[in-house]
Amino acid sequence: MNTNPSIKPTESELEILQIIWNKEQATVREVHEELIKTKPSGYTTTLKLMQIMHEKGLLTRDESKKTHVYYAVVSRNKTQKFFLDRMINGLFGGSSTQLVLQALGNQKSSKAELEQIRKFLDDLKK
Amino acid sequence: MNTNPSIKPTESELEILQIIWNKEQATVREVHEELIKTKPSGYTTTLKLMQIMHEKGLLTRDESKKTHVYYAVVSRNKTQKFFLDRMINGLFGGSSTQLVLQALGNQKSSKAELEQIRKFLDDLKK
DNA sequence: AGGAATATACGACTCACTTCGTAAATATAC
DNA sequence: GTATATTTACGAAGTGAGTCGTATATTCCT
Repeated sequence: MNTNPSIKPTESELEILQIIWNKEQATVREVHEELIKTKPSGYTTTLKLMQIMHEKGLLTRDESKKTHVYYAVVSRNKTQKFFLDRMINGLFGGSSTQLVLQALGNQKSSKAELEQIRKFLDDLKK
Repeated sequence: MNTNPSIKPTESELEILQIIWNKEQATVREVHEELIKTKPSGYTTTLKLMQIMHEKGLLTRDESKKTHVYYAVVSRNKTQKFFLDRMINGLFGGSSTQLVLQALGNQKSSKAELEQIRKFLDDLKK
């Protein structure tokens, strides 16, 4: 097992993390049932993925029962921040503003959401 | 050569695209000189990468001279949008607002930039 | 207790990305 | 014009992600 939990998750690993983040904890079977709702794959594939994530230190697990229970080591927030920074630096020339403008322009946000952002800006002002 | 230019660029391909976007056009040598400022690599590595990008349809090139000149096929904007959408859906539960708030919170923006965002919000209101 | 179902472990295969060495073609310099 | 340098082309090796099959262990059911 790797001791450094700050490894960049891959595409597939992210999908699994999503599920575990939402459920707080999950067995391989539970994760797999969620996964196949969107994409077909074999059970042992999911198992292997999660074993590797465990080796990498992305997940911990309770092995006291036969059916292991997995937990996320990295938080959703930290992971979001990690990828956001990478994207800002890699694709937006280091300007988070540029990214924000693109994001606001691309997808429609509700009135309430826009107000939320505005309020956030007001708070930042201080 | 692939006819579909909407292929997801890899990490290395993105670095090369950055450089070409900034210069409008570039030779392998020019790209390579830029690349090695941040990461060591061999010339033929850069060459091969760009040849593959050409095959994939990410780049076009002028072969009339011995030294080929490469151009980006995909625009910076389209690529930003592509990765942004992927990130919003994959890591932020489809909420661009969540992403915006994270982005604003993470990295410091200047006063002018915050004003720019505010103005953008005002325009959206209408 | 014995058979069926379920879970883990492990190895192997494919595929794409990345890297680089070498050879051949082309331009440059003296 | 011949040697040197630069460029392209091509092939091959290394790596990691993702996929799955099979074997083994554990639990459950009647």
